Amino acid sequence: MTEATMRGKQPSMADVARAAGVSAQTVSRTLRDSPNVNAETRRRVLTAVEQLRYRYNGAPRLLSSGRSFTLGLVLLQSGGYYSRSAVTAGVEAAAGQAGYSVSIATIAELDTAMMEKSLLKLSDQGVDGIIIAVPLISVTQRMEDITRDIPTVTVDGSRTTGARVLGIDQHEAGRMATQHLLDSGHRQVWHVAGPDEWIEARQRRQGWQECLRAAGIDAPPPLEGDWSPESGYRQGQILAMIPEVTAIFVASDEMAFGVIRALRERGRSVPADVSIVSVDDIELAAYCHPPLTTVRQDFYSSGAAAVALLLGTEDAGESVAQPSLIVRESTAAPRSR
Amino acid sequence: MTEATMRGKQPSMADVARAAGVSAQTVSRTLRDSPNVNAETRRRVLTAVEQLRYRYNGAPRLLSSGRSFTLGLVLLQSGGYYSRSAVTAGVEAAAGQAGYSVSIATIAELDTAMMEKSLLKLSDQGVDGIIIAVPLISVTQRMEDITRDIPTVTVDGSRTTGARVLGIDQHEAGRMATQHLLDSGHRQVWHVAGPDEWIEARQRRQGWQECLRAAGIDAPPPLEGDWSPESGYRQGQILAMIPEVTAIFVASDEMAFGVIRALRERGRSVPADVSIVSVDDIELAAYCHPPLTTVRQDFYSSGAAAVALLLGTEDAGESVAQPSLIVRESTAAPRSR
DNA sequence: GCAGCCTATGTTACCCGTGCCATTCCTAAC
DNA sequence: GTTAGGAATGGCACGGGTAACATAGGCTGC
Repeated sequence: MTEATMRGKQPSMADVARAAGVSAQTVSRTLRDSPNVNAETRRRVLTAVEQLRYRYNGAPRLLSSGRSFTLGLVLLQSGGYYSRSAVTAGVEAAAGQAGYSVSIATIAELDTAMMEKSLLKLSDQGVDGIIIAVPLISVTQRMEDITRDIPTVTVDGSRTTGARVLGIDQHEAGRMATQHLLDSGHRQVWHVAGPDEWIEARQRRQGWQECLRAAGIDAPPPLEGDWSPESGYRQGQILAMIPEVTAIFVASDEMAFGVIRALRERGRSVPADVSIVSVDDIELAAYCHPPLTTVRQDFYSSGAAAVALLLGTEDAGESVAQPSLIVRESTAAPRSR
Repeated sequence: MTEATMRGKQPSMADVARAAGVSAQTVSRTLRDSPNVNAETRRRVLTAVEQLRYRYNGAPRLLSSGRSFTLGLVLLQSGGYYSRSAVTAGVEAAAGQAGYSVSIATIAELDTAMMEKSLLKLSDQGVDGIIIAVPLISVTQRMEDITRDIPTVTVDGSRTTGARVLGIDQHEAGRMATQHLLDSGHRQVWHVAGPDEWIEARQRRQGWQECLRAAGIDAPPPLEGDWSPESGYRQGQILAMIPEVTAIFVASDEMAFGVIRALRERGRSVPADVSIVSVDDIELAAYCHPPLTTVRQDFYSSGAAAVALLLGTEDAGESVAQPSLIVRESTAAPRSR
């Protein structure tokens, strides 16, 4: 770290106060739009701020009030690019609205030690709240401690004692996708699930299973991917070898890309031979070939809702956004045999 | 904000000191692994830390050092999901390595006022450095002021007086893509560019133009998208109507998805009728139909390099990663007429 | 004309980890 | 035995914004 990285000696409120001929307190009040400041005084202060290039320093406030007006966001480094971006944007927008800034902590992979380190890091930073957008595979004592001390919301649905939970109704997403395939005339629906550590993945799988059971169908064993298109491709290669597969519910759009590619390479066309429904409705879902029938999730709103829940803006209640089915061209009636 | 959002009264070093029967200073030394601490004293202190569940508080250090150990990252809210995620991950990883945390500021659209607001917000937070991952369409006085006071790196290549610049060689990316199409036997290469405000887009376009000029070909007028697949689709519709178009260089994978869709809908097949080369190599590029021939960019490394540049870890020098051409199936020789 | 209140501003203390210096005790060297 | 040096520890001030309290005018109402 070179000295160029230092902020140098920045002017303090006291400096501004001196320049404006008032007390530091008045400067503080002016900058925070406190009501009881004379218009003329305010003008003088703002002029001084301008001249000295004063910049606010949040550390003292954190020190004395314990509030940093910063929220921490825990993300996974790889996979699910679209959803991650959208959640981040939603969080940042809602936080900004409320005067909070957002500090991110990415973890390279789902690993308890890394998770703990991230939470610790955010805790050390003094964040006022934490939004966890990855599943908690296992919760350590220290994690419990942190989430008890700092308000926490998990977006994925996993929980600690302290954390509140918010999630899109993944159950319903799985049900809708499966039902659509059954409605199209398919007798059986296969499933490429997400990693079982993710509650989202588990719920989608359960939705699929229950929908099939309700229709009196024995669910085939689900295959499991890791959200990546590559994992979808691998599972797709397996499914392509099973002649009776005519309909697949894939737990994410990105995996669906891989599944479709594998099917195509084995000469099975989508949707003529096999119908596919996935989940997310990423931007590219409408532009690939064939355009994906998929269950849309509003990640942006989820992110915003998480912040609202954290800040108590929302009157709590695990507010759950409803997913909606977007029918495009990856589904069709099964070929009559 | 409810009182539940407070961190509550956390134990301080003084509390630990009292419990261990030593001074706060000794606690501080113990926790920082200072050499001159008796083994027995250390043990007592650590026991007290454990018992009181003491957690370190960074605020006072920030207060006295004037450093926040936080870097600001400016992102665009929409579009380029993959690249944005990857840059973010790279930045966060490198920053974390160096003991810094990352605070994000997203702007909804490329707009000078929003840009200024974001920088101001980061400045108010007291970040030690700023990484700007969007183009600076116009630089205001205040933006100049901020980037002079706070070390800044732009990842896209735009500059202010203060900011240092880092970028992948986009020129070369454009050249490589175009040359590949010429090498495949095409006589002319069309171009769907990114928004002209983005230096990346401009450089890719220039690389394309120069490559054509070097081959003695008059470049056709470029079409312009906004990075979204939807904009690629619109431009693709136009290109699909021009019979002599046999090769298109598209400035991003996501737009290429749209272009291909439009071509297909008009009955023009890729790559049999039209060859496509794009830029980025997003994860899905290998799994769509046809798999995209594209120029790979290492966004993660760019993000990491930006941090290195900011922190002076790197010996400056606008370090530039070289792009590489990934040949897949969206390119072929032109159909002989 | 004075209590009562409101507005505008100033003063003081506090938050807590750490740099700096002081202090104590001990050992080694002369 | 005395001094020098080192190890272990304590005391104190500092950083800068802000809550809480104090103060000084000015205005209303009876």
